Amino acid sequence: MPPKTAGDTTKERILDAAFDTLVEDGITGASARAIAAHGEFNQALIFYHFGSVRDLLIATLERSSQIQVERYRERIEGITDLGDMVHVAAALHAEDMERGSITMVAQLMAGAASDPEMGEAVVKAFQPWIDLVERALRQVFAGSPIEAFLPYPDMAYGISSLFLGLELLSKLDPDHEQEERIFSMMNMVSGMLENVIAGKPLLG
Amino acid sequence: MPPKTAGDTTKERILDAAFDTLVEDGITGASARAIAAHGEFNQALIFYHFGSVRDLLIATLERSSQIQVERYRERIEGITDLGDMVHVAAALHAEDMERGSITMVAQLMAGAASDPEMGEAVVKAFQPWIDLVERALRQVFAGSPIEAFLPYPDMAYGISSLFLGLELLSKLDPDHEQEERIFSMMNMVSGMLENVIAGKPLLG
DNA sequence: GTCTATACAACGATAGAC
DNA sequence: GTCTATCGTTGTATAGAC
Repeated sequence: MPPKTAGDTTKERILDAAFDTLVEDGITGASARAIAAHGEFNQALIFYHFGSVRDLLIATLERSSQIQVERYRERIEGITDLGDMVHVAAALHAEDMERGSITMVAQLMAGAASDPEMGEAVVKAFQPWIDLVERALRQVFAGSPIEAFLPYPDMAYGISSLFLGLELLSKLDPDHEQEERIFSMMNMVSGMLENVIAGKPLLG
Repeated sequence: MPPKTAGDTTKERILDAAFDTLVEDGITGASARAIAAHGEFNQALIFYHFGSVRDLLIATLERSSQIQVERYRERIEGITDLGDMVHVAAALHAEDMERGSITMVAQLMAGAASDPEMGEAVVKAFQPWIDLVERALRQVFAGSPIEAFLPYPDMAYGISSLFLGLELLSKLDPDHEQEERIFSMMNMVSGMLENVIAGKPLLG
């Protein structure tokens, strides 16, 4: 399920096919031939429209990241309660497991190990995700007594890493059973945190 | 820097070369030819000793995981203070960024997207890492008032994911500057947590 | 802009000499 | 057990017809 906007033009068909291939078969399976077969178009079109496979993958990453970050940003808008935010984060993570936008990022990150130019592109495309998390954190802790003491950028970097690893790991878990438990745990932690911030005892 | 035990036999030389190649060039760069060039031996030896490239990579994963988990387990032995544990975790993460054992796991996880058999092997090899984290958590919270209420397996799964993502992401950060800030943040959090557990106010 | 055909490199893997 | 040589496949990429 690619980030469908209007897969009308050929360029968009190619981008969608590249996205699907990347999510389903990973970076090692994302060859020009495989992508073309996936989208049922001619292999040569990739090189005509994007110059090289790598440039196509980078374009796919940039498009998908932009669309998805904007999408997720809308979803967290106005949420100021920590528990609610965890709830939304869980929902977004579950959706993303289906859609695959983070999976794609993880795959390209792995692929960037042998390709510095790709590495640069991935770093650049991932920054908006980190910024999104930072925005969520600031919303949630606004007005809290510890608001001014929190290292938001570092927290955002850490939480982004968590989701990245979670998605990489969850893909291997055939019956995504661990994920739900992760979020029920995060729920518990957020509850405890809210207690503590409010000056109440840890449990209760 | 592979997990050197005694790289004497040919099989071990091949395993070391596969490890190095995987860490330096990632899954997309880990071809039979590249591995052979890296270890300065004949390409055909890989197939004689391991049958296929994939089976070599799986053998590399299994060996490295066993050695490194045991190594790290020794390092966390006897640590019961949360702050100390964070300190050790930071040191181990820094070491691992040099050595690459988690990087290798992340790379094979990415590669497993197009290879279910590889996926199975990776899941199996990663479990000891999760168990290691769980052990660390139980040590640290033993005797604490919240000891009985913590979902250790879920926490271990989450923290393992965090390190996985952190290593994937940090590899792209040319001047590993973010990592240190992550751990100073974790230090802060562990300090706050210790306060709270002890019934003291959050900051202080 | 899209197709067929093809060049050429790198890949996994094997045969057979040593 | 290790080497050279090689086969067949798949990869990226291009030329040229349409």
